[in-house]
Amino acid sequence: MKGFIRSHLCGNLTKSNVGQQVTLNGWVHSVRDHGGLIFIDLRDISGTIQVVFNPEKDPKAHKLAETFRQEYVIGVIGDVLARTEDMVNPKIPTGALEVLVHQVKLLNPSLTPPFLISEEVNTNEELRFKYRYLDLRKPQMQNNILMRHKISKTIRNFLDNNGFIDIETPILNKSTPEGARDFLVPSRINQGKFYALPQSPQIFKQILMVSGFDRYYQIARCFRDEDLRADRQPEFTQVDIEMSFITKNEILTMMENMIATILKDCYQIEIPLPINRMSYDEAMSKYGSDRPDLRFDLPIYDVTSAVKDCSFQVFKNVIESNGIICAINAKSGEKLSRKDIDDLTSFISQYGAKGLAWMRVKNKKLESNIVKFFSEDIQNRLMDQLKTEDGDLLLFIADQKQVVYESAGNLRLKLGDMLSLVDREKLAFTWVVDFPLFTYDEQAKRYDSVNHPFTTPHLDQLDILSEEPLQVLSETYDLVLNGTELGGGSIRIHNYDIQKEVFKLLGLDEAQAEEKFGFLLSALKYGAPPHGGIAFGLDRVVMVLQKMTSIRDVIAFPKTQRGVCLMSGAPSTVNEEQLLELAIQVDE
RNA sequence: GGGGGUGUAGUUCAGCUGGUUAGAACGCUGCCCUGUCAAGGCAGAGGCCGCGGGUUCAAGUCCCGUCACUCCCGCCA
Repeated sequence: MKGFIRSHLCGNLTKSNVGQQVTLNGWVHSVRDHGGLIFIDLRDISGTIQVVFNPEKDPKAHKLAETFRQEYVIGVIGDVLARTEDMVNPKIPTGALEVLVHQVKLLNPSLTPPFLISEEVNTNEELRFKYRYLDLRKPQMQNNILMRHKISKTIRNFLDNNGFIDIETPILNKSTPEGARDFLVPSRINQGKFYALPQSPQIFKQILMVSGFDRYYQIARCFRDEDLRADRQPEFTQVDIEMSFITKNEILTMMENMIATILKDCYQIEIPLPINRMSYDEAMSKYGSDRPDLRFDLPIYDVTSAVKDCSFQVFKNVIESNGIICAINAKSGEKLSRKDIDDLTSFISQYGAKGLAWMRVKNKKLESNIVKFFSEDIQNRLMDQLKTEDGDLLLFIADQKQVVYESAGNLRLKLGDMLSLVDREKLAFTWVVDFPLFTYDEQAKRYDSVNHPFTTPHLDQLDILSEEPLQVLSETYDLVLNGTELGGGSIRIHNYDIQKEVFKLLGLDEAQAEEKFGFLLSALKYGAPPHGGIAFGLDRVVMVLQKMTSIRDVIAFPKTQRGVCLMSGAPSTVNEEQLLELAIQVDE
């Protein structure tokens, strides 16, 4: 490095540097060797700049530059020149400048990389993960990681400005069998016992409210040993937030201000506030999802009453068994072929739907192999309710409510994609509120929390909590952006008796509740303040804002779908002594 | 645990109803080239067609198994 300590970053050079001598360090992004002149795009964290080697200016530097290959690390000393008008490269920010080199040093050569460090070709993820250090050199990946940093910095600043205190909570925790599968860590000092990695700091942040910290936040790593998805990794990051002496409205307002600040500071986008709120009930019945993608309309219509007198046996049977019939009007769906409809049918079958009925709208009339089972009166009512126009395609799903919502919701997304209804530039936010407190688990014959067991029921429904728990709504809220749940939270139970009652409905008797959550129950008895909070999935926030389709692209070192790190090789076997110390035996 | 997709040169891909020497582009190597910017021109090297079995006169292609990556269902309070 001697004599080549950098004075500037490549991408930061501007017109104001013209005429100056600069020292740059970086990677050789591309070489254009004209035999005489050699042009090299030199890349560092800030971007690229063209550096020029002219044999007439310095034959020694030019000679060395002839040996440079992609990804060599070099240092150059040269003069910043303004390019003449006809030589400006409008594709890069520094395209009006170049550096004429008069001294150069090879700092480190490189093997030929296994793939190009450019965005032009998508490389197979297997190779990208194996050479993640090279993958992360790609400008898009660097931008993702950089924006992730900016977003979390903005969040920290915002929360700090609003009186939130960053407090760390334990990574080594007690395992609780509820919820996701725990990652376990064996205890050497207490052989045969295990810690669990946190699924979220939920209980600790509530305890911190009892301790009087008033406003807490943590950008916390969380762990869940479940199967992976494009938006799910075994370890992920939550922006974990909790506030005391607070109402739902205050939290929502605070959080939408935080989101608006992120968009303003990191993306220079102003979003209108307040963010629209939608009940869980509306989200499910209209969009078939608790995280509706509102970038396009295409609502689901319940046509059960319109078709109740038809003679179509499939519909009649469903109505008799208390199911419902929903329809989607695929606007201008005439471009969908029979094969497309067949594909959609098998698509929704994975959500449990048994079939997909369809009708085309032509000359203000319905056409299909089943219209004969629908009287003219019913057909008119359908066309009226679904606001049909010629060229529309009506798609019907009949089944039990849950199945219909889930299939129709996913069908809606699929159609939005097939009919190109999604505006990729749009940011469609909504709060989804008033989730039910419980669902009923038919198999286990007990109630389950929809959110978690510490969520408070609507206080004006306390009188029916014990008798009609399924009717009770909770003080919950999820923030949804473009069909992705960015985060969710609730007002918590701060009253010992209500918490005990909820545990009871969940099938935990007093002894079990005491064993699992005794410390929380106990804390509630010592003056717990009313409190509530929320947690955002930072990975998902960054993914959606960066317009990525996988959180792997916003995590520096992610794992594959089988939970493997292809770079380091984790997980791996361990040696016999390690196991002996832990008193652990591995079955072959 | 289940369903779908992919696996061919360093990379991204093509390779038809099985057929003789498996192609292209980029990258790589060498030569030419003083204004390119994904530089250009010429020449060249580079393949256990993921792996293992099977069918066949003949398999990249068909069948069975297996592995890896990926999307989804289950799972994720």
